[in-house]
Amino acid sequence: MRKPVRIFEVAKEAGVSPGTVSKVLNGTQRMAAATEARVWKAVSKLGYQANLHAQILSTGRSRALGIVILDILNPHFTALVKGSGQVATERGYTVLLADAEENPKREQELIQSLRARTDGLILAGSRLTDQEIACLHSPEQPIVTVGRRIAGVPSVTVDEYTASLQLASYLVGLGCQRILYLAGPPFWVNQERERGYRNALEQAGLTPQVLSLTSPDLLGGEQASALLWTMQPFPDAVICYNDLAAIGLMASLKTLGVRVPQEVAVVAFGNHPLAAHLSPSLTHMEIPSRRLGELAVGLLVGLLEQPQEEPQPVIQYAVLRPRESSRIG
Amino acid sequence: MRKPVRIFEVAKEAGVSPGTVSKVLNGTQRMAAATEARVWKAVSKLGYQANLHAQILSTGRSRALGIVILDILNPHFTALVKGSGQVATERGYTVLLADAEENPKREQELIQSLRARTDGLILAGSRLTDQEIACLHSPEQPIVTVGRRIAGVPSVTVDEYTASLQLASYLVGLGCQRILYLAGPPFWVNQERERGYRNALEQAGLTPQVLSLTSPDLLGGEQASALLWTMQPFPDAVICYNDLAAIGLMASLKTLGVRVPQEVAVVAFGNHPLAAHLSPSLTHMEIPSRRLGELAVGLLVGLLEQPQEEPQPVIQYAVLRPRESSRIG
DNA sequence: AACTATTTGGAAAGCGCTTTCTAAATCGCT
DNA sequence: AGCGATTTAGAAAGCGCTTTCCAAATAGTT
Repeated sequence: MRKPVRIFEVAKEAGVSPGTVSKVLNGTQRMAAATEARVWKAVSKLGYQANLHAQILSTGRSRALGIVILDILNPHFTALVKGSGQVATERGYTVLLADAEENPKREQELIQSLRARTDGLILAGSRLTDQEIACLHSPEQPIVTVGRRIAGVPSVTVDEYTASLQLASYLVGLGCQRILYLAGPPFWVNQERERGYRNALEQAGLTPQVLSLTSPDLLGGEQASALLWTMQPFPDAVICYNDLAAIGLMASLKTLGVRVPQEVAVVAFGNHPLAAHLSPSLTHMEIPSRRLGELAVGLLVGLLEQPQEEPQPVIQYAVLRPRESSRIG
Repeated sequence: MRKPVRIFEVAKEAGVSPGTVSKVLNGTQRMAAATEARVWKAVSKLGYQANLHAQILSTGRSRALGIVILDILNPHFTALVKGSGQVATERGYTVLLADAEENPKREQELIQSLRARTDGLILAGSRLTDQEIACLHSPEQPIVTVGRRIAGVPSVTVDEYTASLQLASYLVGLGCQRILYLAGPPFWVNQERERGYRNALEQAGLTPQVLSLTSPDLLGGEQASALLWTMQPFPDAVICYNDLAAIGLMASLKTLGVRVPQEVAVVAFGNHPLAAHLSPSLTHMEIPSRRLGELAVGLLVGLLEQPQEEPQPVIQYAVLRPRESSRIG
């Protein structure tokens, strides 16, 4: 059991004071070249590694960022994490990740825990109230939300309204008459998507029809098929809140003997890596999840390093990827 | 900008010393009921939250666990994380997650970073050498590996050899004659799977044939189809290192006009959530990823709390899930 | 009532690093 | 050679909490 080396021992080895070692290591103050050399030599000889917590306690900064995601099984969030990691590394930060498991109580705990360990937090897919999130944000411990717009809180979002308008219009263009929207949880993203959907349908003179998913995942999609089944008349197109739900729905429809897209087209929002590999492959509005992660980190680091600047909300756009699940006529 | 409350101010408010507050909060030493009440009252009045880093610096323990996973886009690892989170919470630990992005250099950095922040680490799908990992393990900072058996390092693994033997035997039983194994990276898991595969084929009097995936993911699977294409004679079954590769392969075969399972059966190891939703649905040896995460945390916490005990390697078993991709004859 | 055992709570020494402040040493000029 | 300007490096005061040790107060016992 070798005890970790402390700065004191390095100082001794190099024949200088601990303060000097600290300054050399952090480049805080120039020292004579000879002194610096002795310090570096001692450091590598003893294999010195500064105690992180002492450092943080002393400086008040951890050079770590926290990300709390709604559900690690959802590819949207994992792609987002992928994007965040790279940018964070470039900017000299470590990313600490936590999975809220779609549970607000757990989310609160994780936020507390990560907050104590990091300089700032990214909330992707939060289930907290706007109030709760707004309270958390402060210049010293900034919060960046992804997929949620809250007054006073910096955010990175997709223009969901336009994306949804475009997706619904696409279906209208294909000649669909009875377009159903399978809604997700009642947060910002869903509100925007629903609004875009309704507007598109009204513009086309069609009647919006909204059903709520029991959950925004495979299971929710599977369960939705039961609801669809009872609908009279049967819809000729379904827009799903996310691609997980669409995949569940399509699987379930197949067992019910309903053919996609011949009897009903199925489209969704998302960027599931298998969307193109399914049969039928899935038409979706591609959400740039990875890019959202990159931008969120960029924004957060900006807030940490230029605290004075008022950040503008960052907005990205989704791209329509037509595939077989909407290949009609 | 409200400065966080310090223990000193709580002490003042309650009319006691900081040491007393600490003891009450941590239940380290019994105090008179009246005193405890005053302390609790002061704490909630001021909204006191102990500074984590001061605490860690002082006690030397962080009550956090680190998990480094190979690739957050791979469902095997995300399921594993899901399992770990719950158990960790039960045992009073926070999980800090990091994604190595299949990059050994990055993995090393993340390990260093997490090591400094946690009491112990779980390495799931490491790309480091046995040497490197063995060096990291110590009673004070234990390491638990998942999917890797290294002398002296506690581990949680699946009996991959038996799983592979069983999977290959299943194909033999179906009458397959030319069974190809698409190998993953040359680490423990793949070695065991390849060994099981070879043994099963030799027992059946068949000739093993192994090709290596360029990467153990969708892309690797897609690229493998090109290799298959040139094979003479064409295999009648392919065992893929993981289900991601199988999915990529099947998609690619479809575009080449090769029918699965009629012309070639495709099976894999894994527990991809969509395995049953694809068409054809994918036969695999189901790896209990989530359970591995639960067990790894259990093992690690055990090591932290009963340092004297010598841990036994934990072994789990895979389950065969026959589906359409091997529905022959 | 006297004396020992037990509670109760404070003082203070860390934990390991950073950073300010200052003194000593060196340098550049005239 | 002498003086101010600049380097160079150490001393020491934190950062905020825990924990050991010890004294005072209280309870228990004969």
